Amino acid sequence: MPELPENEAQRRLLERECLNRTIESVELGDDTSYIELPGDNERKRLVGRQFTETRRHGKNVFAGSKTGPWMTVHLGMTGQLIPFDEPADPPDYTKLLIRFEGNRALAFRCPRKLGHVRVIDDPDEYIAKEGLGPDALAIDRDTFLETFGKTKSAIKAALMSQEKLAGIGNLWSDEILFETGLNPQCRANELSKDTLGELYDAMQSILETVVSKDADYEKLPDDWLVRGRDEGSDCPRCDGTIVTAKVGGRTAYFCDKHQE
DNA sequence: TGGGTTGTTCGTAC
DNA sequence: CGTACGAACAACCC
Repeated sequence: MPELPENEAQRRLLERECLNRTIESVELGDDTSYIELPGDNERKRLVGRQFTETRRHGKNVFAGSKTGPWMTVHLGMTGQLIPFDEPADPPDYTKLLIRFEGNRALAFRCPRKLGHVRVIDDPDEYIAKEGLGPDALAIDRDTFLETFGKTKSAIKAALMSQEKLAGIGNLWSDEILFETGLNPQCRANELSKDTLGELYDAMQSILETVVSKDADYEKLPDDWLVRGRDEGSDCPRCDGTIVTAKVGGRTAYFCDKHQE
């Protein structure tokens, strides 16, 4: 589920389904060893309150109110927020269950336990403390050019670095570089200002498009990498082949021809 | 069976 | 300091 567009879709879901309802209980699910979830006292802080607004910064979703407290959710690799109406059972792998007035409930599902939920006082303070860079859809062009013009790491690793830019991960960094025709291994500071500008434009347009489709990949054009991101398959843009390489600790998928 | 995964963190090294 | 790498975390999928 987990990069900027997927998290934005989750934020919208919370906005639609879970706002302005008094929280009656916040309970832990089954098998909560290892995963970080709010403790007894933190969960109690939410009871009796309402979420009246939501926010998102990079891959972090927030729900809270002017006076706080706030809940912040990180989905990890396989986390999901699932609103539902009781008495239906919560989904498998529910790690946290919030019950609202009426019969509305919200499950935080996290099979691989790589996500977390925290209760915090203030999102801005939290974002600063976590050292997150500007959100990838909010960063302005000049800041982007400045940051990337002086980083020596591989461009893909730089795009995925949450301290530089919050919200891009393995999947969408591949798509952005595919669109721009850049090799994921090239050094960020060796790119011209014009090329970095093209990269910025591709990033904005790709993220906006995926957000506009609520991160439903079926609705994306057939010539996007994400639609056929398999090693050895034909490039949908040229007569190249999709190949892989390890970059920034992750597997990069790219075209061996139009991305050099 | 072994290897891979839309994520992060930590130790280590240069 | 900035950067790079492997391992770890956990469970599922092929």
